[in-house]
Amino acid sequence: MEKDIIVEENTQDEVVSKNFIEQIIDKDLAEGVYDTVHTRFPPEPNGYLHIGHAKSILLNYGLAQKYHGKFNMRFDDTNPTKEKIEFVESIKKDIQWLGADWEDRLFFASDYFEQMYEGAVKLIKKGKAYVSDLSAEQIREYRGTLTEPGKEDPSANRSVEENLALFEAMKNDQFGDGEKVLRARIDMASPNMNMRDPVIYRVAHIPHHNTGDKWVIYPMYDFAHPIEDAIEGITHSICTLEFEDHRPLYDWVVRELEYPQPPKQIEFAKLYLNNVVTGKRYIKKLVEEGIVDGWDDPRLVSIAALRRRGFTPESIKMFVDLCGVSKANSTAEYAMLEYCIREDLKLKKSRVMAVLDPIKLVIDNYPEGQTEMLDVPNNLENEALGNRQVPFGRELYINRDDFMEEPPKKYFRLYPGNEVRLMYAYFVTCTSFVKDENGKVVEVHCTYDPETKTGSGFTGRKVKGTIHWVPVEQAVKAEVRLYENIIDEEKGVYNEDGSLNLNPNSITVLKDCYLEPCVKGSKAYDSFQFVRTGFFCVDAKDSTEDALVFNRIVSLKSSFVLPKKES
RNA sequence: UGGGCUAUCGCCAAGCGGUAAGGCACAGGAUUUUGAUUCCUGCAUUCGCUGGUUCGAAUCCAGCUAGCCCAGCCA
Repeated sequence: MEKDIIVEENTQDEVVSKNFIEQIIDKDLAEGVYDTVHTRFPPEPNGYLHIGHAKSILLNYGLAQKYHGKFNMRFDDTNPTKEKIEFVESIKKDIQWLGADWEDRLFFASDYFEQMYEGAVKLIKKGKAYVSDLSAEQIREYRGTLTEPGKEDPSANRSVEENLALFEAMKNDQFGDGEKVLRARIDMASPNMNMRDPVIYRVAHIPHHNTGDKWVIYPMYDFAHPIEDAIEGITHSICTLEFEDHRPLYDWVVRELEYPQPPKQIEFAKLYLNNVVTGKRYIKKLVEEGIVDGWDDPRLVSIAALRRRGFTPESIKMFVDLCGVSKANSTAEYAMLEYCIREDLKLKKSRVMAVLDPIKLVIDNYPEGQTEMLDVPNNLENEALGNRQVPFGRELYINRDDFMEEPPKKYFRLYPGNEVRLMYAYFVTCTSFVKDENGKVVEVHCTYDPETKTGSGFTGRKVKGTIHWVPVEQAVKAEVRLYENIIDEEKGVYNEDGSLNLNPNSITVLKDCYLEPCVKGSKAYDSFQFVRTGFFCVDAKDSTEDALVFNRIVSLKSSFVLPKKES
């Protein structure tokens, strides 16, 4: 009895609502404010990138792609006191790994120092900037407070000529650090602190990683950034919320310098992750104290750490997309990131057997010395991954928690008298077990039923449990590192004194793990699903061909909780 | 209480005057050679609060409240 069902073939993808930035861009494009989209990611090379930066990178790159525009990579290196060349290298590597392609558009703010200098001169000539004699401390005093207006700088009324001469003298190394600054003349009484004659150039006698000692004056962010954007033809200059108050200044610079098609600054909320450490000083301390083994320790959330842990660029993109873009400050849960990596690896990776806490299983009725090769699919949900051969024999390793002498209710793994399936192999019934002098189970014995071999079509009876195993003789021994959050989630990230609430069990190193022979020869970053356990990745730092080391990327979800042991 | 911004489910987040999308998490159930996956099902009579406008408000207006940002010669 078949009904005629008219199925509306929904060729259209589900309606995905646009975020507020896309809405702004749509409007700009429709109104002809811009006829193209050009974005950029402008980090200062003063540290390593972390998951929060990934949002900005992927947002900017994604927007450029979506609107068939361009994406620039730009180092905002206007302050040589904080910047290092090693960071530009690590940042480039991380961005490339994430897949954001700047093509041939790799820029440095420092490449524009000449133009910025000219811009400053232009401002002086317009009477919109002056050289100040005030010390840093005096400038702070003159600035006023949040509730009181500032006072005019005594230098504010110098002539254009004098300002020009003084600014040139600044440039020509006539002054020491802090002796003179160039200030924009805007409004000392503005309720917006950024508009109270902001400093736009300062003197600093420090070699710059890019320009060496060519310059002794350096532009400030608020002056430099709009110029950088304008020079590069950026249309939408996307930054984080804390710069909202700077937008009037950004617009002021771009207006006073009379750029024909001024870029537009748009601010969005940063991505925060729950219970993670991102603070530089905290990570530095963890490294110094040897609690983590570097900025790329797999328990950290720097891009390098995530990469080493086994996260993929795809999973991070998925995560960032899932989090969305808005102006509301928010903190995402780590569970969302875990969902993304499981989702990404689920169909892509081979599912292999790995015994992390081994106990020997002997099949008493299996011929001694016999080995048979079993044909096993690499991923039951993705045939394209093909098959592999797994040796099977009389002696196997199984996981310690897959056997119990006295099982609780609803335990359907191995226990005396119970029959389970050895994955991809045979049904096996537990007959006995051996304890050592301490009462610890060291060996389990069973018998197998040859009729039940996988692929034989046996349907005689069913079994509730399936456990995985590894052949003793051919097993590959490896080290496996299990990670948990480095923060004690119960207590939150910080103690009252500001120190970190560390989880003492954030890493568990298992030295005697036995894996299927197929993992032999695995290289750094290779990853697998260890069946019934989780996703694991070859550690890029410590793994060698002869001594494999795996990191647990993420465990599999589990609704099974082993009841507490009665002693 | 000077200015700026934000407030919709435990966590994200759509919504843009026509009567609360979606995802994560969680909880049930089905299927299962991973206690996984997959598949169903459930999960905001209510949108920070209080008033107002309107036939109709999460959406408009007013007033509150709470949170975040700003007093670097950092970015």
